[in-house]
Amino acid sequence: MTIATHDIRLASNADPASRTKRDAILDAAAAIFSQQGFAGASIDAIAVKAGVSRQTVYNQVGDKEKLFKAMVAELTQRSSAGFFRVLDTFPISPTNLQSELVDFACRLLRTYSCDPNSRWLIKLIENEASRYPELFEVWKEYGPGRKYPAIAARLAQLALAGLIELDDPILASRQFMALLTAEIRTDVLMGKQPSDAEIDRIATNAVTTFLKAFAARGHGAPGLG
Amino acid sequence: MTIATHDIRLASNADPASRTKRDAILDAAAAIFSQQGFAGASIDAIAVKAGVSRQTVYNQVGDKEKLFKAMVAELTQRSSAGFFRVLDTFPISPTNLQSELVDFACRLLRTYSCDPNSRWLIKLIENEASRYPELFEVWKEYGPGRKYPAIAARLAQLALAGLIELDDPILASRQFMALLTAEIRTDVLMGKQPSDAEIDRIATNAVTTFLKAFAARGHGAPGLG
Amino acid sequence: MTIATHDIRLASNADPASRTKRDAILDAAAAIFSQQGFAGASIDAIAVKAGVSRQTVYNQVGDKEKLFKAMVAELTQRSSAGFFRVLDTFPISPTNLQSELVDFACRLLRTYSCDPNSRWLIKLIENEASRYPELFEVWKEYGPGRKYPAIAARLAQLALAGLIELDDPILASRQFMALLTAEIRTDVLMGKQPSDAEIDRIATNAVTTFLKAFAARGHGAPGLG
Amino acid sequence: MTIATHDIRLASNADPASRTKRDAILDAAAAIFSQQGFAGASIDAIAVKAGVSRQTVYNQVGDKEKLFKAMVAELTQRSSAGFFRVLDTFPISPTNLQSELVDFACRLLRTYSCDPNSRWLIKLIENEASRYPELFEVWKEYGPGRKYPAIAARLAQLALAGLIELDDPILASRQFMALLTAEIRTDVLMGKQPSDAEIDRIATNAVTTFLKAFAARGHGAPGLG
DNA sequence: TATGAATGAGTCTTCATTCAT
DNA sequence: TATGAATGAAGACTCATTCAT
Repeated sequence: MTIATHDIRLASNADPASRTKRDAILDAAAAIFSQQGFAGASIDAIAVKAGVSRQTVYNQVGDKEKLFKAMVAELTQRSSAGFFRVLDTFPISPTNLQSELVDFACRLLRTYSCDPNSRWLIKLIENEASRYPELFEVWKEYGPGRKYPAIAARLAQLALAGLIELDDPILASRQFMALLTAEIRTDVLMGKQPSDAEIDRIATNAVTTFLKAFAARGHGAPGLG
Repeated sequence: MTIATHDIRLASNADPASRTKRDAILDAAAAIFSQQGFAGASIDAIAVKAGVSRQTVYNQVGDKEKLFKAMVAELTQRSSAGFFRVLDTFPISPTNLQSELVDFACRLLRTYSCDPNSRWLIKLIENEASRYPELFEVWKEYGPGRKYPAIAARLAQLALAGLIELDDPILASRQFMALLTAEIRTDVLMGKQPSDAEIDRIATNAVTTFLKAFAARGHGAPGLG
Repeated sequence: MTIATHDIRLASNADPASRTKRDAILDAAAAIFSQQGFAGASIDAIAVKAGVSRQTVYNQVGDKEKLFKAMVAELTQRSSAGFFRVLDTFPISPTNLQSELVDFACRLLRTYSCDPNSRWLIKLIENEASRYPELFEVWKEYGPGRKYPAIAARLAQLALAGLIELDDPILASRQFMALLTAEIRTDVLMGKQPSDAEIDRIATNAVTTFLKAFAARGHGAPGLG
Repeated sequence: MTIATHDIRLASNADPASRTKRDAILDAAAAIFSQQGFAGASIDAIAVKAGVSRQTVYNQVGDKEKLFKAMVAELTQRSSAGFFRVLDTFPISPTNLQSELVDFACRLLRTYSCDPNSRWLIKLIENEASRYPELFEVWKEYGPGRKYPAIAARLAQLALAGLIELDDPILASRQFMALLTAEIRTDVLMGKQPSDAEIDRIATNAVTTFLKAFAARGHGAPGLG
């Protein structure tokens, strides 16, 4: 279910020492680019944060644009991997839908809102996408292009099991995610880390509203009663 | 209900010619800043787009930071004004809640997604707020702090009228907006203008789910039957 | 003994209103140039300080270099006038040489160290002379070229009267001035205003040493006993 | 008696190649700053004169203000070192006070008036100190605060030996220096190099007057007879 | 004459990128 | 590979000067 590392990663030499350096560089680039934006980020700052020399950055990844692309690819892969890892824990045959869905939502919020990689990626996409549209083909494919259908598939299974009632699973998946991130977007973008209690409250609010909206009306709202 | 112009606008001399220039500068600044980000925007580019000399920019608004703040204040004011203008059309005593709420949602989407001012402002906030939090003081005061309570108040009125059922109006208002923008966020940020049909579909989806979730269960879901 | 105003002053129109503006400009220029140096001074700052518009500066005096030259000429004239006014009070036939010479030295210190014009001029000369050597022909002629001989002539009269003993009046005049300004130079350049008591002490120290050095040895140190 | 190099010098890396570059930069800065003033000097001009790139200036010393301070510290140190080297040759137990003091004065004049470092420093202090007092902290500590007392101590030793008669050694030291530089100040500031003969004459004039003023009257003026 | 705007140049500072060691 | 230096190009900001009103 997860995407293999070499799936997205740009070409790189296979020497493990280089790998390490390259990873350090991409990590640093992710941090700096997402904090400073493409224009505001300086190669030197990235090199310093990565603990390598400026030259090594150029040797390993090339110029600023190549570095940016490599980093987006890397983050996309990591974020995707985290998402699908959580998705595997979706409660397909729950005994208590409400509580298990809340738990799942919590896990999702945590990868979404607590993993710096995901946050950075989202931010970068929203910041730089219009300037480098070609940079985000990879992201579009592995990001929303895979995530919403994957969630939709899980929701459809719940509907098949008669636990909820759905017309359009894709729409429902988008609305599920929207409700989940409704209260978190601004804070997270501002850099705040929500507490466990907050994550729980937010997940509960979202799932409650979602289940109220998509309750299986035929035989009451399952898992609510 | 709307906010008077002088409410937010920073001090400026009243000479109408200056006003015109100043407005041209702020418009240009909004466009360039939102496309290039704070660090990536150049004062010269803004001056050229505004059709004035670099000096005039400095004379009218001061340095880059002041220019940015003035522009945020201006956009905030415009966006706020548009929002409250639409809010005045909220169906407080609807004959057909579903359809009137959809119409309202369409109007809201249009100000939100079609007005460049709003789009730029949102983009800037999401892009730059964490890097330069001090640049957004005006927005913080007039933006989210006023919009959600205003929507919440309308929803509360619907609840009082028995048309929907609410525990937490503020939460409901956030979820209403989240559902509304769920399908639009990324595309709009990328610069795409949704068609009227799309807007209508999106509004319908959002309102339908919202009303299902907050239906007045005591006597059926009004407006749905 | 004093130099007529029109002696040095550069050409200017004779309209008294213009005169006033021109004077205000030159005063402001003196203050700004001496505080900021030629390169550091801005025409705008001078115009603001003079209470006129930038254009008026250009109309009245021309460009920055012309303004500088006009101001040096003006300050030279004022400083010279003050010096010669004090010089007229030199004790040529003193009843008590020591005390009358101290009084004279005090007056000299006051014009030298308390009149901003003199201080500014000195500073400007030392600052800009190497860059604009031609600007200081006027100053050389009216400054040291006239002051030292004038003092020397007074000292020679004292020597003729047998009150002091001199070989080289010019040298003595230079040493007299050097002793007088020995303790004051740095402080004054830093902008400090010495108090009356300090001026008195400094003058006393200088005159005492001077008279000890140039005492009429033939018949004791006159005026000391 | 001399001040060790590391006493004043600001922190710098110890690599001799860097040292050389750094020194070249500071030398160039001294020349340009003293000719053009702080505001008038351009970093580019300094870099060109130092034969390095602009970047190297920024890497080695930082921005304009840091460069200025580093240069003042360097000049202060050099000037101080030269002064104290000469001071070590002060005739404490002279066989012929007059001639040995003249020789000493000549040496002092030469370090004062022939060493560009000293001249530049003096000029900078008189030009910029009131405008940028914070730039001269190092100088204030190592400059006048140490030189006058050091001279005063030597004069006091002469007085103790009964060779001169002093009330206030500090005052006498200031007057000694004032007489010495009385004839030299303006010319030197204008960039003129006095000839050996002139230096000798000036030193003789100063010392003669000084000794006449401070002759040990109890037993005749020693060294004059 | 005063005001505001415009032009063009210049200065400080930073940066991406490359080269030599 | 790391380091320091160099180059060339921005970009922010200021300024002298001129023009129009």
